[in-house]
Amino acid sequence: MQTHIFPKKYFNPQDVLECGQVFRYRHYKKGYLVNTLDKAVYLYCDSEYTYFTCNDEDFDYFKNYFDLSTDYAKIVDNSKNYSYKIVEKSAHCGKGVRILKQDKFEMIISFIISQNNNIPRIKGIIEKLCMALGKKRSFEQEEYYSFPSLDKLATQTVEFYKSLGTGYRAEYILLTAKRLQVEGLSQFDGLSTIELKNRLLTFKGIGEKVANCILLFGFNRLDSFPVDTWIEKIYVEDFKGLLKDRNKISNFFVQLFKENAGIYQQYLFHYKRNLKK
DNA sequence: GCCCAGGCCTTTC
DNA sequence: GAAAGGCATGGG
Repeated sequence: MQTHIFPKKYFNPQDVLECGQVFRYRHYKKGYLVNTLDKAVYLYCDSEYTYFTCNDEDFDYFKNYFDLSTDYAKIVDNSKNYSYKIVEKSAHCGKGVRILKQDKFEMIISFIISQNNNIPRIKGIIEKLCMALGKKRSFEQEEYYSFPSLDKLATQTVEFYKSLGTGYRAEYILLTAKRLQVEGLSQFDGLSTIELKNRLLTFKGIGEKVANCILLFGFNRLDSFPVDTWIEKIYVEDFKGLLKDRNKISNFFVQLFKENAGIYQQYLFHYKRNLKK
């Protein structure tokens, strides 16, 4: 086991995990146990520092996963240059957020499940999926299940996915897994953000919003700006926007925030959701 | 019972 | 191309 130490200011476990980008985490000891693919990491903090502990062979994976080479201080500081007050407020409120570099396939399936659904339910469905089809693993004394392989997902039935509570999304999951099994994941290599989005949109069950989430969280395309019901509320209430079309609202924000649009999106989303609690 | 949740697809105009 | 309706499920 190795432990990495990082200043907490721009790497806060609660901010990172509870901003809707990741679904496989739970409270554990002094912090959280986070799972991705077949791996596990223990993430916790004190008043000054954030620590993550994992198996030695996974150490480089998680250094990349937590995006530790990006300077978020600069991005938070830049938030003061926008005329909308909520930008600076939300960035400072959620400055511990980082955009995780998560697995592409896991993100595709997870965000198909996410549509018209709430975060606690999404977490529950993915947990059930992993328990049903993943491999049992352990981290320290704690048991967890890996995210199922593509082949495993592609050989299930629609009824199986319905039994997890996915509802009408069951067909989308199965069709997507089957297509990816045939076509392979390498079809996503070497594409520009626009090309990649258009490719994702050809999958049944992936629309604009889900595609943008996959681009942002699975492909680290920070010039993506997902617009869901929360962002739409922010757009109307805090930006006094008049556009109705979510695609146009997304374009408005990308033009405003440019290459770091996705990071500001997370600050805003995190801020608005935490107000409601 | 109602409304809502990190929406998308199909049909219709 | 825009607008409307349908869709599964569970929490509040």
